[in-house]
Parts: sequence; C-alpha cells; structure tokens
Amino acid sequence: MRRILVTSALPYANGSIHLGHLVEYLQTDIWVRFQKMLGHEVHYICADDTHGTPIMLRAEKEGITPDELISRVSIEHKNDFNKFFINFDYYGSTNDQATKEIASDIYIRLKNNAKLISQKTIEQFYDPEKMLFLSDRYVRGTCPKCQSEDQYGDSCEVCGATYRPTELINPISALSGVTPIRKESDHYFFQLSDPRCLNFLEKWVLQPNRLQPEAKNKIKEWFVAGFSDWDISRDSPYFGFEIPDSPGKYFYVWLDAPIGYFGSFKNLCEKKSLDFESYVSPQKSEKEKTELIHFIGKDILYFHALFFPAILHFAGYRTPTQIYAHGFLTINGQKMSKSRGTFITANDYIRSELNPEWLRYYYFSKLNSSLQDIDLNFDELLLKVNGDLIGKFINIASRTSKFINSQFNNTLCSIVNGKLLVEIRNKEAVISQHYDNREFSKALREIMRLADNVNQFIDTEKPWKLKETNSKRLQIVCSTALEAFRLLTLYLKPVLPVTCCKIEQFLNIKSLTWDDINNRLEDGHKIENYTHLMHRADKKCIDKLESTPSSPKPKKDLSINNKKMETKNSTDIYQQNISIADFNRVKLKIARITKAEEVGGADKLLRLHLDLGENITRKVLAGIKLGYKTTDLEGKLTVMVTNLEPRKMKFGISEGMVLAASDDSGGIFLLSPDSGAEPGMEVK
RNA sequence: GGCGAAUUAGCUCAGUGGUUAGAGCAGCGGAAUCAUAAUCCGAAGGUCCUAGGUUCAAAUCCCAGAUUCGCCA
Repeated sequence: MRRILVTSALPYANGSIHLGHLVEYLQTDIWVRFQKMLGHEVHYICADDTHGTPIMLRAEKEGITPDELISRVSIEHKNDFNKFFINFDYYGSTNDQATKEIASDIYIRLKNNAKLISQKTIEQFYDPEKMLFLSDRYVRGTCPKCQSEDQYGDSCEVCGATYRPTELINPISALSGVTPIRKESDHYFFQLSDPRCLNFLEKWVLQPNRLQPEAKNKIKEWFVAGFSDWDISRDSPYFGFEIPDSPGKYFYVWLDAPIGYFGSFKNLCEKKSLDFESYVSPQKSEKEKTELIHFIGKDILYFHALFFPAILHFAGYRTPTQIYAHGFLTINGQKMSKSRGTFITANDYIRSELNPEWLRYYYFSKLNSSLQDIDLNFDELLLKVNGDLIGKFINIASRTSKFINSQFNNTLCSIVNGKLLVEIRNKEAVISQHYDNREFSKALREIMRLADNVNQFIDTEKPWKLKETNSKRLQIVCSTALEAFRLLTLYLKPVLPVTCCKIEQFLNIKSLTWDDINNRLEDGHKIENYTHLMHRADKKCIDKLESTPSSPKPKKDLSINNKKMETKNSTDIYQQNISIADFNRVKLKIARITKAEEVGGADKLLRLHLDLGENITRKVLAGIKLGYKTTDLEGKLTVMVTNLEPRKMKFGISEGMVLAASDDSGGIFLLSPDSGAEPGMEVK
C-alpha cells in the first residue's frame, strides 16, 4: 500500500475560484480518487493562501478586517470546491496556528542551525500617505526607455523594457496617487545562492521521476542563469505572521504559503490521530516510504522546485517526492481574462446550470502529464459529453436495462465470459497505468474504445429482435452488456463520482473499488428499475454562460449534429474488417533462421539468413537487435512475409520481413510456430 | 535582445531514423430503429510550417527562416 500526502496549490484568498483553478483541483481530485479506489492511504490537503498586501488592501477597500475577508472567502472557496465534488481530506488556511508554528520553526532552524538567513538593507519606494512600502506593481510612472505613461514599476507594457521602479520618470503610488519617497529598511534573505543550496538542489532536481522532463529542462535554464538570495521578509503593516524576535517584520506570503501544506496536514493529523512525523520527518518518511506529491501550475514551478525543497531540506524537513506541474487553461483559444470575458468563475459555471461532472469529464478527456496548456472549447465540451459520455457510455444501460426490467423482473442471468468482457478486464492494467501517470486523455481513449465494443456487441446481437425470437439469449445479452457497463463505471468512477454512485444504486451493488474488476454480477442478481442517469448538455446553458457582452468568440463554429456520429475502430482487433482476399494477398511462410549477424553501424538491425525450404533462402534486415542476441536466434523457426517488395537499406537489401510483437511498454517478441512446423509451410 | 518549447487531417492530438504517417471528433455515404440519453457499417480526407543539408532511408537528425507561446535580463 502506498501512503501519499497529496496537495494542490493554495488558491489566493483575494478572489474567486475560476475554471483555470479547476484544472488543477480536478486533475488532483481524479488522481486521488483513483489512488483511493486502489486502496492506498492518501491524504488530499489544501488551504486558502491568506497573507500579503493584496489581502490587506482588499479588506480595507471593503471596510472589513483581513480576518473577516479571509473567513468569508474561505467559505466561498469551500462551497465552490464542493460543487465540483473536489474531495479534500482537509481544507485549511495559511493563517492557521499550525502553519504559524511550522513557519517559525523552519525560519529558526534555517537561521540558527543552517545559518542560511542573512540581513541586508534595501531601498524601496514608500508611500508616505498610506505608510506602506510599495512593491513594483504598486508603483506606476513613465517608462524611462520609450516615455510611455502610466507603466508598472517593473516593466513597460508598450516597449517591453524592464527596469527598477526607481528608474521610472514621475513615479506615483498606485495606492494613493502621491509621489513615493525612497526609504531604507532591513530585510531578511534566504541564501539560495549559498553553494550548499546549489549542490543540494542540483542533485535533488535530477532525481529520476522528481520532475517532468520539461520542468527539469526549465530548471536547468535557471541553474545556468544563477540564483540570487530570496527576500523573505516584509515590513509592517503587513497581514501575515510576525517573524520571531523581529518586531515589525513579517514573513513574505510566499514563504508561509507552501508551509501551509504542512500546517493544514497537521490539523488533519490531530483530527484523525495520524502520525504527522511519518510524512514530514526526513528519517521517518524515508523509513516508512511515505510520499509527498504536489500538484501545481507551471507558473509556480520556481517556488516548488527550488525555494521550497531547499528551505525544507536545510530546516530538517522532508522534501517533496514528486512535483506534478500542469499547463494553463485557455478558453475558446484565448487567455483567460476579465476584459475578454473569458474569465469564468466556478460559480458562473454552476449558475448557468451546467453539470459539474461535464467539466470533470471534459478536463479528463484533455489532460495529460505534460506542461502543455489545455483549451476549453464549449462546443467541444458539448460534443464530448453528448457524444461520448451519454451516447456511448450511459446509452449502454439505457438500451439494455429496460429489457431486464420488463421481461425478466429485473433479474440478471449468468453471463458467458466472452471476448467482450475479457477484453474490458484485460485493459485494466493499461488504464490504471494511464491514471497513475496522469495520462488521463489516454485512459479515456481506452475506456471509450471499450464502450464502442459494447455498443457493437449490442448492435450485433440485436436484443430488440431477440425479444421476439429468443428470450433466453435476450437475457444473456442484456446481462452481459450490463456487466460490461458495471466495469466501465468502475473505470470512470474517479471522474464521475456522483453519476457512478447513481449507477451503483441502479445496479444494486456496493460502492465499487478497483478490485471489483475481478467480481461479477451473479446469476439471479436483481437490479433496480432504470431511471435517467445523466441529461444531455444543452447549448442553451453554454449560451447563458457566454452571454456577457464581451463573451469569448469561438475560433470556429462547430455545430452540433446528433444525427450521426461515426466511429472508426481500426485499432479494434474484432472490428478491423478486411476481406479474406485482402488477407490472402499477404504470403506468410515458416522460415528457419540459419544465421543471424550483427550489422555494423546499425543500432537496431540484425541481418537474418532465412531458410524457406526447397533450397529457397532469403536475407532480411530485422529491427530486433534490442530484444535478441544473434546466438539466441540461430536455428529458430519464425514467420516471414515472403511477398513484401524488397527494400534497399543502408546495409543492404532486405528481402522481406519477419513478424514480431511489441507495444508501448517495449519488448520485441519474435513469433514462432508450434513444434512440427517446417520451413516453407504457408501460414494462413 | 538572450534562451527554450511548439508547429502533423477541418478540430484536438499520437507518432524519438525503418517498409504505405496514425487515432478520436467533425464532415460525407449507407444501415438499423432497443435507446426521453442513438447506435452500427463504409468511403474519403496529409506540402508532417517553409527552405536547405546529412542519410540507402527524415515528421523524426543538422542549419537557416516564419509564426505562436513561455522564461530571463
């Protein structure tokens, strides 16, 4: 059993949850539900990120205290997450006492034990009216390069120049409009540039599976650029935790945010009597093999893959096992933005009466393990939900269960464990592998292929005709289809928790776990009467959602056509139909490998000398070097295509092809006949 | 400006030097009528961004450019 502490990044308590946030929470939630279905011990943790100047200013604007603001937002956030069935084991706040204690502990250890905290005097703009130090984004002025007015303190949006806020011409405070003054202050820095940090991080980052390849590359770039020390303190007034023994100095929000993962988890440990140390102590976590996995957006990779592990390591805490970063969300091909009307909150979605499980399903169909951005296209969402989810999956139950309800008093009969069900069960390994690797789109493709098979099965068996001609067969066919439906439900349960729960009730079975793949609906099992399991997605809901004046314009109008939805299944071994004449065109013969030799300069090729009987010999270049040694091959019988056009290659002419099996997981397995076959025999 | 990534069918994407580049969806043709939730079968669809190069062989490797998107200063 794996023991995993899983986190999603903490949403800032300054705004609402939007569809971009949900990519991450849904990705994590689906992954966690899958792991729990497998029986692993998983703790899914999150919290509101509550500190910093923006929170303070927002509260001031609303005329409330920061504490009032964050408790209100916390309720909103939790409510939004509930509506999308995001099932945190604990949802806390970085303002919790537990986070304060751990942040202070980490700081003190970094300062006293590791000696990695330094103090420097820096000069910043200061708003004399608000009595606040101003970060770059709160200073505006004229660009020193191109003279464009009203630019941010760090860069010019017109010419792209970057500069220090103090270089701006006529700087003003964005908060009060007054001219800021320069003022000095002491700040604390975490010495990321210390050689100890660099040495540690270089090793840490390169651990296999620690980071996705793209993330690793990005971090290598940062290594080349070099690190500077990280300013972790802010001056009063600041909404946050005061630094121990430093009155008027507060931890910068980005220091305590990731520590909030641990604070929140500590609260859970107290609630559930779990051992906190098992997951946070380097020794204990190592010994007990507990995992710490962070799901994050690619924008905060810097914090999670550099600052955070370095701080944890040198403070004597365990570091993350893995960091899973994902890309951004675009909507109808455009960046999410308020001005473009593509800023859609979780609540907007719910209010438009769109089913949250549709979004879960849609994201599932788009997500993979890379950092690629994903695009939400509502027309496509409609197609996927109506076409795949309802037309293919739900329809299996709809088109067969009524026969069981009306003809057999809701009773199933024993099922022939035919090809159909074997195939569905056989895909368990590959589907769970895809789930585990966060290759959700690949998992779904497999699942939908299986749903296609079930629909083909029903189409072939024609229960509506069996009803007239063969009642027993009708019961078998429908029972088989419903067993297939049960297995597909199991595969989709992490994605569609509510619908799958309804299906469990309909099938009158216990809550499915992954092990139930090996169980079956027994002879005589009674199901419930069929009721609607899920409604079609309605274009009107989308229109409602997009009806704001500046609503996003789809790049291309995809009209919905329910009349026909073609499904090609050319990879399906049962359905890839060719005529016998087509097959006969391929001449296959048994061949004996009389000699196998390495091909100088070729990585994958071996030259095989083949005996085809009757003194016919052929030479074939076969790409099987990675799987076989030459000595293993000599004397072996195999199957070759004899009428393949000879092909000129670098290392000579290949006069045919030998047959071998392989798949994504690798391996090359040469086909060989049963004993008794002789070279030259035709294979049919 | 420097660095990096991406560019493959109408759309979303697989495809890490090997025989004729693949899927899903959409579109097209047909069948079926159990399914308030529509399926099944079939045919078609490609300048693999462009231009050079390496190679017996390039979507894949190299060089240059275009476009898009990031990161950095």
